[in-house]
Amino acid sequence: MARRRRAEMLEETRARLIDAARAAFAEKGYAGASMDELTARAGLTRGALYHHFGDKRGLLAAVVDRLDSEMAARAHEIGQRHTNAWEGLLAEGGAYIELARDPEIQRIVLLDGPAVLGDPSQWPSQNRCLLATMTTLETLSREGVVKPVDVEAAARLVNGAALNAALWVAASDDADVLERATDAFRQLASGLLTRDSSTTEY
Amino acid sequence: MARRRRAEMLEETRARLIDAARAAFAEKGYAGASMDELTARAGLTRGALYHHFGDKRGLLAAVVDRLDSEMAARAHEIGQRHTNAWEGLLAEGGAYIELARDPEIQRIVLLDGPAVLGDPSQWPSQNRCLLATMTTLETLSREGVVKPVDVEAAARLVNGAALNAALWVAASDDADVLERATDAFRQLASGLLTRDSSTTEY
DNA sequence: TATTTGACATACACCCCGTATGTGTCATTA
DNA sequence: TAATGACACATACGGGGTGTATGTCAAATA
Repeated sequence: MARRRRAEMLEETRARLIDAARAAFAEKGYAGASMDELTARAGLTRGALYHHFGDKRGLLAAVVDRLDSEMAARAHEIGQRHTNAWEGLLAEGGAYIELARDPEIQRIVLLDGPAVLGDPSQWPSQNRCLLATMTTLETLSREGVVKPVDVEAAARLVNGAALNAALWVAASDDADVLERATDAFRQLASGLLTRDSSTTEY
Repeated sequence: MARRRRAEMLEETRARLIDAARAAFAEKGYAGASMDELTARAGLTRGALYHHFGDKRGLLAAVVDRLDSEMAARAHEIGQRHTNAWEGLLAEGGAYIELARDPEIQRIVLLDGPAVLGDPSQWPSQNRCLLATMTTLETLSREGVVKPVDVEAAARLVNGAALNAALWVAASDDADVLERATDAFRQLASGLLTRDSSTTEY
């Protein structure tokens, strides 16, 4: 086995720690996760952890950042599948709702994240999901499909509604809740449409 | 000074603990608040706390329950001021946004609450805010002002949007953010209107 | 090869929660 | 009114967890 370069090992330990933390935080919650146990499962000790991430919060921030990226990528990719931009926006919202059914995302990003790291809109990850929604809205606004709205404000509310719906869906076992939530989401979102588009498309 | 009845004292210690906890949780956050310090400030010890509330979570639940009641009462009262039910709903949403600017509500109900107690819609407080919105929507639906929506789903999304907007408003210092948020909220909410009402009233 | 840097491990101190146990006071009953 | 039981709260203890200070050893550099 060839000797690996130092930088490679460094990146690998970081990744191992983040993976272990992701699993531990998802399973036990942030407060319930023990750093000793977590690092041990990664074959390391707390020393490595504090060296790389400063403290427990820093580790959570790193985990959230990765999850946030994955979410944005998936949601945006789903949105892109639609040629119709408006349907794309709706699909994007629906994607958030479905994404948040993932217990990891639920627990880490939606529950513990805000409590420990503060308001998501201030996260260094820039809340990539929000940015994605904003660009989509920007396009739709230029095309005259949606009213000339304050793009940032609208994007925040749309995402907020979607995420809240996601929590609801996740907490209830009913299968039809997902459909009820997405339907309501479509109705709400239609409030952004211009009157023209609302008659033709909705 | 007349001797007070035992039940009175019991209620008073409960209230003192809740008040102290409310202040401590708001200032230091749930995790950062020490039970020793908190109870000492109330002139008691942890013994009283565990006797009345079981554990730290129980105390938070009690605090949240009180805050939730206060919020619902205020929002509903504001909504009642409007004779027009639709304007009442909008005002109610706006009230949530303003209420959530209160640092206590922000930190305790919106951030720590969900992380520690789980999804708000499962709280024993029944999420009074949500119920208030649902009844309002129910009325509007019967009157034909809003489309025949799934009342619960719509209420959840509307509230979610409002609360998310509140976090945004609270985190940013800009004065005009509040107006931008409320405007966007009105637009979004208009998606629930029937076409008739949307032409006459909006 | 000598030296220095840095990635990690080890050890220590402090804090905090939950529980088990003790104590005094108030209601109740004879 | 004296005894008894329940209850509200205080005290004491044990376990665990975080953060920091210190040590160690390999890799990079000259």
